[in-house]
Amino acid sequence: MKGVIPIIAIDLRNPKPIYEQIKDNVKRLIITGALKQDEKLPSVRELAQTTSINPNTIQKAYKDLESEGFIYSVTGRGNFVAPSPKKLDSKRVEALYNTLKATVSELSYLGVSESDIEKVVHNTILHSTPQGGKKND
Amino acid sequence: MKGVIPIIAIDLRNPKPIYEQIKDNVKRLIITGALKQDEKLPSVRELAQTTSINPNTIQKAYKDLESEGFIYSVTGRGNFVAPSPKKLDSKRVEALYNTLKATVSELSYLGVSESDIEKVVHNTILHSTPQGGKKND
Amino acid sequence: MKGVIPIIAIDLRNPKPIYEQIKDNVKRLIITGALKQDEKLPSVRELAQTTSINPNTIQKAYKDLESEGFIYSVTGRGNFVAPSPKKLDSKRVEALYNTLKATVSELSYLGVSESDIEKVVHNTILHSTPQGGKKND
Amino acid sequence: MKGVIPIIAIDLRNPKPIYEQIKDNVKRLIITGALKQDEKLPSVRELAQTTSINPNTIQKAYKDLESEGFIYSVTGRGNFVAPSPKKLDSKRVEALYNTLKATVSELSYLGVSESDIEKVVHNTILHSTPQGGKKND
DNA sequence: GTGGTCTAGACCACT
DNA sequence: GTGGTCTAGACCACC
Repeated sequence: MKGVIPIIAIDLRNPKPIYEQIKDNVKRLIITGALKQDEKLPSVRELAQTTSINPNTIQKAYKDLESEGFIYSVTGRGNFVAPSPKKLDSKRVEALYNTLKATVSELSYLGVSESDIEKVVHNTILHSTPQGGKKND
Repeated sequence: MKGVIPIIAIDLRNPKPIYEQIKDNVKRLIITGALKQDEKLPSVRELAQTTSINPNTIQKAYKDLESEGFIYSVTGRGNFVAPSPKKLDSKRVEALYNTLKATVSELSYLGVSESDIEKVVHNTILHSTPQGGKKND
Repeated sequence: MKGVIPIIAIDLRNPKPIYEQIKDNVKRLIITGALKQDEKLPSVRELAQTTSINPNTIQKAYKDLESEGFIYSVTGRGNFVAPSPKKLDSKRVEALYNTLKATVSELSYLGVSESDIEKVVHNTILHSTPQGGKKND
Repeated sequence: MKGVIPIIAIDLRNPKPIYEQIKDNVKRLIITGALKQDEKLPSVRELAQTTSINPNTIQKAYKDLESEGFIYSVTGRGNFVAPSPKKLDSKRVEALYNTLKATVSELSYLGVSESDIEKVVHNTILHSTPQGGKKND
């Protein structure tokens, strides 16, 4: 099995910008542990070819991911998975909490039971890699 | 005390389009029960004045809310809060589940504990009005 | 005097990327108070014309400034000066401290006296707008 | 104890080019006096091995340092620490002053107090070796 | 009109 | 070969 990126599914009909779809995909792979720390991502050009997306669009997604701390880039070598964060980024966490509240509220309003929601939350956390998996960076 | 909408906070700095911010606000008020079923919403013109937002933008928000089933409009009379949904809109629920998973994953990745996340979820549901007291049928 | 941006000097021979030169210029204008909070910056297209720089390059500079918290953008309206930060961004401060140390070390090595260096530091701070100038955001 | 360079820390994640990181490190060692005048630097080959960096990259760093006057090279013998500069390189000093101003301005803008900044400046100078004990002439 | 996204294609710096 | 920068030109969403 080569260093293939498992699942980067882009839907051009999706109104969400392509570079955000790429970001979401890569984030998911990192968070679920499908991509390990310091593992190499496909190069900008390579991913551009396999997805038929313009390299600049890939580049933008990668740069965003870098500034958000998910990956780091080494000129001349490629992009790599960054170590998971050590300190809480309170601004980011707060923003995510707001999204969480809005989502849960609406689910509840639509008639989904609390236990169903909590089940999904619990299972999701199980499949994440919360801070673990490494000792030194 | 007039039929004023309690809290419609628009932040122009927020990159989210204004009409979506309005939608989010109205949804929140309906979901939390601050706006009761069949209660009248402020008219487009009125809200436009109090918020200094372009009426077209308000109009678009209301139209969206109507097509999503949160409100209904009576020509010549105004817009009113719709009854809460009786059967699950599975597509919408699935979309919300996806958002939920992505949000929870990222929170977990950023180092937020499961118990903290579950606490927020629990409290959020408490302050919602799931189904407005009706049973599923 | 119109809403002209005072001094945006771009030197194409400078090896520093154009978008960084733009960023530096805008930062300087904001930090020195030449641009006040919520003041409108020239539009991407406008600045592109007056500087003969490609709009995408301006766009990139503005986006960077936004993600660094110096400006905020309102779709359909333009870019505006953000309020000065309330909380210390410890990562950014640490990075700046490192630059500061390296610069001061080298100046000292090159034979510049401590008092000369401290004079420059002092005068620079005088001409900045440390947190002041506004009460509410 | 061999003539090992004490601390050459290269961070591949750092977007700064490796050869510049090497330059910064060597400069720091010279400025702080960890490397004395006429002391021999590790050979290109040796440093390349211990750091797993491409020899060409080391070579470029050394060449730059030589042209900036920090080291001198003796064909067949190696590279050595140059004597500290006797007269001010006004162009270089001016460039450093500009960096200094920009850095201090931004620190101040971010809310760091003048006294904190001046403390760092003062301590940094203490740990430098201004002119290696020589007087200006 | 304003910013946001995307494509196409080019050149440079670094390794 | 890899990422970084820049240009040119296009289309869309928002207001």
